[in-house]
Amino acid sequence: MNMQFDVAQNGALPLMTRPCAPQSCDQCGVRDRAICTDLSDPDRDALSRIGRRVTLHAGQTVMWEGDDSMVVANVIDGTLKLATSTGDGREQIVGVVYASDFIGRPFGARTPHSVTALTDARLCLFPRGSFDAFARDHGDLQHRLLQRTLDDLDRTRAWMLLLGRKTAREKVATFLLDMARRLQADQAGTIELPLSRQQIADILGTTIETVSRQMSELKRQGIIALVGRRGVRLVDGAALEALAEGV
Amino acid sequence: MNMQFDVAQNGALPLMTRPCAPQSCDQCGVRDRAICTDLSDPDRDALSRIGRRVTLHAGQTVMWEGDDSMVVANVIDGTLKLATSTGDGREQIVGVVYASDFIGRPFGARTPHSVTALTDARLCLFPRGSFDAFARDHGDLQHRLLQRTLDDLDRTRAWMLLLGRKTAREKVATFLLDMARRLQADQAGTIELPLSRQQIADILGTTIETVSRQMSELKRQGIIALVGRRGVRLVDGAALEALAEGV
DNA sequence: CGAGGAGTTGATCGATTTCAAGCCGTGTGG
DNA sequence: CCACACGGCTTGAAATCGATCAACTCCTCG
Repeated sequence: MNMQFDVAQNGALPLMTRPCAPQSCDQCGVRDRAICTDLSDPDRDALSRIGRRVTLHAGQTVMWEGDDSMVVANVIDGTLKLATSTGDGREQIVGVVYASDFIGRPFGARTPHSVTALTDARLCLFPRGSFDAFARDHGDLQHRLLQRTLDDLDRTRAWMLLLGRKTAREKVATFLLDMARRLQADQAGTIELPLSRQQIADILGTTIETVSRQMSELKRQGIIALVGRRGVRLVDGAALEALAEGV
Repeated sequence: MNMQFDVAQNGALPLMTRPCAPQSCDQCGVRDRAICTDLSDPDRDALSRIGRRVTLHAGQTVMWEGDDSMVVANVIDGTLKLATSTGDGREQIVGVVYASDFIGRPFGARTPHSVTALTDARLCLFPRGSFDAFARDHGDLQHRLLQRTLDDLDRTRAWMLLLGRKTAREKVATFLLDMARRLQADQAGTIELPLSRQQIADILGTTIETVSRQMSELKRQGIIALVGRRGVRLVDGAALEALAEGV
């Protein structure tokens, strides 16, 4: 098991103090995909005034497991991980979020997992109380949040099958396909993983060595090709699909 | 891994054809806990008219993984499991639901997991389309559904840590504490598990033999006592808590 | 009271973890 | 511009936990 402690790479998070250039929703890159999409212009302005734009560096943690739920946010840009740990430091990544996703625990007192930037990232951050109040008054926002939460739950439950019942080979195959779906591959079919081997292991509930071995074996079989440290080309997608479900 | 195929114990489910004695919400046992709680009397009546009361026998499956999402329901009484399987029949239970819980996939085309009664059960069943429409018009209902879905997601993510990172011992200890929390123990501290060893194994992502061995070992250490097949007395709760988190 | 399914226990096997080098490529400093 | 050092990754060998295979026991229900 992973006994490596991911020491937070920041002390007091400068989120609260750093003044951010105010920016309108008009130029927002996730304007048409985030949960605020359907809001009327005045409503979106009102929500925008509640929130602040915030920049994170790779490795920074925005929320810690068990902390009071103080903020929620839209991800404007970048990739972040959601994780929980056992008392002795074994970590399980319980979600990876991308641009336009929503993070934090609305309508609840505790943040049940930590949120850490994997790449540099930008957030549109809201104090939870204000967001909750706003959402209560805006059924369409709440509806989109519900939709998203239901989708998250479906995805999370599907992942439980992987964690509980799949072999290492199946786990890695499933992971690669899942990543290919989210980060759409370039013309050559190559994806650039936003995760280290350790983080992949923490997603799959296995070890770094096992991930590495399975990747090497898939390469040996000509099913994938490895391009540098983080690049993977899915050569034989059908074979991967077959492996992902136990044959 | 569990290669045992759980053959559905029913052919065509007689849900749709069996006429149920109409029953008002007044006598409903979960009236003050289900998602419909906060509705005004006329609203609740309107919702009630959309739904039907349905009785299930232990072993009956209400929804199958991958099927079109046709119905959603409140659980009035009984215990049900939510499960997914790999192509070759390995099963992972992704949730256990009790009286007052909500089942099914609103606002989505597919049911992502099967729902099967573990005990005899009673449901308050709604056609999905009608329920969705009703929920859209009733922000308070939608809010409760959101609350519940967020809680489910938190619980599910916590379970990922168990599946991905905990040892067999820790899994069983965590499971017993979780069950004790839900089924509040009687005066002697004894709980009656609503699950067979196989089902426990399917929840914990392990095998029946491992569950049995870990239970026996906990008994030998005087941490629990086994009472018949399904009874467990938590003798030393603190020790269990310690085991549940890796020491 | 007896049968059969559920659960327990034992023995063995094997996949994955753990421990231990070694490699590679990336960035830095001479 | 090249050497080198560090971190991330790969690979190998040994150890281990849990799975599998196989009896056997014990409830529970007819």
